[in-house]
Amino acid sequence: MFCTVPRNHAVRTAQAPEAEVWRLIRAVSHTPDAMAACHQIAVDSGLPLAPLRALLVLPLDEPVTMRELARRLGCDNSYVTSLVDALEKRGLAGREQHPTDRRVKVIVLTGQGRDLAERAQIADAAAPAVFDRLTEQELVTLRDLLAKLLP
Amino acid sequence: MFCTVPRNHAVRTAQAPEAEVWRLIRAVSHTPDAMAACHQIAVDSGLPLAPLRALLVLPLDEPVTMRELARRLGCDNSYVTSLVDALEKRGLAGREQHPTDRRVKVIVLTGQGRDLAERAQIADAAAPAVFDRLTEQELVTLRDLLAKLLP
DNA sequence: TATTGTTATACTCTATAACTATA
DNA sequence: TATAGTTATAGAGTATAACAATA
Repeated sequence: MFCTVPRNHAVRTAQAPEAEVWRLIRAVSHTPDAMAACHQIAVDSGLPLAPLRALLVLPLDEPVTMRELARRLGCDNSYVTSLVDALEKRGLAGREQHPTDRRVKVIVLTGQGRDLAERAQIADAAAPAVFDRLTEQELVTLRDLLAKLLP
Repeated sequence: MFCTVPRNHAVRTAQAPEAEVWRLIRAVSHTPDAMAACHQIAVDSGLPLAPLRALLVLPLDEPVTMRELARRLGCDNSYVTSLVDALEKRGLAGREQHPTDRRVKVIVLTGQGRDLAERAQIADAAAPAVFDRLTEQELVTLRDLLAKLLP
């Protein structure tokens, strides 16, 4: 056996207050509303989700190397090749030589690519409508509590 | 154009308090810690993540139809076939005829399948260690605020 | 005629390994 | 020798359409 959690622990864990909070956090972050905006952009633009996610982490005004994009996405270098291929095929980005190191290529957004990236980044960062239910004070409280959970 | 969000809205949105809370919620729910336990179970058991996720939504003691599993996973019926195939191949579940409707098949966990499902469900529900940083009172406050964001 | 599940097929996402060009 | 990117390939995840059996 590879797990030493004792039997009948499930119910206790689920009732523990932090487990309940954890459940709520995941429920909120998976609200259908949550990813709807980006999915809509993917559908409207005809761009698959993976290259669209690349646009989400690409800075709008400063070109970035292939390797840096791989780092930001936490994926393999070879995969970035296919992501940028997809962007290039649709006229959203291009590759340019690095000025000093000729092994390196930098990804440059086209005007169209920049526009789409900006829209996607805005849509992605926007909070779902349910957040209107909280007062300004409640939002501050929530923010401070959540901040304690991060490094 | 398919998006009417005005230019230069990005910064305002990102600074809006609810956008900040939204960012934090997603950051917390994506802590590496979060899915680590389930991933470990997947690696240890040799079961790919997709069928393991099926085990997460399968009730431990009450059999469920193929269709109902598709509903719970929010996926197509045909895909459930391959998920249950994967479970069956590893001796974790079997198919049985529905007693009254012979079109329907019910998924029955084996003893081994039930054990694995229980361990996976416990691991999945457990809050990451960072939650220890909050007091009992803070957890209650957090719970109540988050609950307001759900229907 | 409508519904349950299966099969065949195809597309997206992603990694590994081998390779090329450059450093 | 090490690093950046590409190519070839393969496997996981998932959907669509056509189909068989049953209702």
